[in-house]
Amino acid sequence: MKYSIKQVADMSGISTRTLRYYDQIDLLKPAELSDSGYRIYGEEELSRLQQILLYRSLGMKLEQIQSVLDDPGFHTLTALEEHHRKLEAEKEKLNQLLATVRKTIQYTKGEITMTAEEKFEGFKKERLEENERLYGEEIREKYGKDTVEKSNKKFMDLSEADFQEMQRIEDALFSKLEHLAKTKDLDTPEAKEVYELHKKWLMYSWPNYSAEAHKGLVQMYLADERFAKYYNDRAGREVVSLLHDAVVKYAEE
Amino acid sequence: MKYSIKQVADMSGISTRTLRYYDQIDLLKPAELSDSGYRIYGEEELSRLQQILLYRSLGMKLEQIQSVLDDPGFHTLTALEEHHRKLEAEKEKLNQLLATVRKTIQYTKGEITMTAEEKFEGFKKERLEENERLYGEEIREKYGKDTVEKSNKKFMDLSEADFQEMQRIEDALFSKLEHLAKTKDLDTPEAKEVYELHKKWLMYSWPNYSAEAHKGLVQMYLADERFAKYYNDRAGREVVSLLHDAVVKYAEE
DNA sequence: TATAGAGATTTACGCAGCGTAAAGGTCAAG
DNA sequence: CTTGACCTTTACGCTGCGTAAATCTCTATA
Repeated sequence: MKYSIKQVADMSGISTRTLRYYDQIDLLKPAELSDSGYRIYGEEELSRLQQILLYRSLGMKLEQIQSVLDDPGFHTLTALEEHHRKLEAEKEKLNQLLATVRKTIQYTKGEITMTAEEKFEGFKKERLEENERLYGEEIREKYGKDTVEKSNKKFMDLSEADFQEMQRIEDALFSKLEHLAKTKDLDTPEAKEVYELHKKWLMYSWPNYSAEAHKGLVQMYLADERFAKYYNDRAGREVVSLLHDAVVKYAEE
Repeated sequence: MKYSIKQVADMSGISTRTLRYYDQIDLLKPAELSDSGYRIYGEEELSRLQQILLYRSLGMKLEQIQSVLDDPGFHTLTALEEHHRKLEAEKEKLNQLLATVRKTIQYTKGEITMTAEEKFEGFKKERLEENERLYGEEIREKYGKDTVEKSNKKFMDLSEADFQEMQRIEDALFSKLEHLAKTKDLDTPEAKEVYELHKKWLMYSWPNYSAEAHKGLVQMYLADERFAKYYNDRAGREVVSLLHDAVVKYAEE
């Protein structure tokens, strides 16, 4: 049976452009050309296309597919196994990339908290402005190398499980804050849990936790609208003052 | 301090071409142009480039990096977290792809054994030629639908752990065959292990194992040089007759 | 001052696997 | 004959550069 290029495209779900491209690169030649130059495909071409699409769906490059199809037999297995190894390597690379992204996320968040911490370790107030302008990188290198390295060390030791746990703590924290926003009652177990969750979260980033630093941090959250925006946007309502008040109340007990 | 494009390229490890491209797309503009049109970079540009390279190393697209850098603040976190989600989705897709490739590998190997099995379930000898020509797909659909479906079912139920186990069995089998090739003594525990390993391997693919079919399979290995080639190439020496003899000897005991 | 080598510029084409579209020819039904 | 669907080739675009040609600029040295 003979098929036009449109019929093949409709049957296979790929475009006529793709079929012309495959003809161009000799991956799938039509059975014949009509007198007017139209491409005519047969059953054998359909069968070959089926195999092409299978391997393509596995992520094989067209050039590789061509090699496989033009040298049938056990080379198919070899090619598939080689392809499998490539995918395993790609997976490993992706895992490493994911770990790096997670660490960068935490690093950035840790940077926010570290900015506050550095403030309490002697940064001059006038430096805060420059810190804000440059978003911290150059400043940290100049003024907080020891702290940065300690924090980096702890940060870099974070495992994937730690990361997930931090995410969960953060989710729980925002959930509690939302609930607390309804009563605004600090004399509840819930308010204390807000403090405890925030403390628990911080301890993943800070080399040394202290109640003093904790209170200073939430104070800074209040004073700097950039931080306030982040937390309030995340919660969908005003929660920073609640967080501040809960920490101030419970951090000394 | 002022730097030429070469100096920046040397310091950063990227090409001058890349720097010109970044200039072209407004990702990293030079601080100024000299009278002769040379690009001159400053410290601020170096700092920005550092950030670009960080995010690039995370796999972010340049357009996204530009958005992040041109809108600092908490959008950085949002972008990183969004990027993290993308990578997680990509990982999931890759895992599925890997599973599919593994299944295809096993399917192809199972096809080889199924060709032999189908022969024993009534295929006409003259059909073998056509099977070989088309590599089996159309033939199986016509003549072995029940068997195919049963085999497919069992095949598709293979887990990743099963796949790894099959790989290990196959490795062990070839290792034994290589040792056996030195003595060619079938009256050894090693020869029996060859039989047992091959049987164990087959049972992952065959819905119903039988000694009769096993013997027929290795007979076919001998008769068809395509199979012989696969096994002998894999082992790096002639092992098919050994495999055949070991199976024939032990499959009835 | 002239020369040579290093480095600068812009322009252009290529890569993988197509999508989109223009310009013009072909086929089949009404 | 007309019209609409389909065919062809040619061309440009996408992402992020690598490679290279043609030509200008800078600096050190003889």
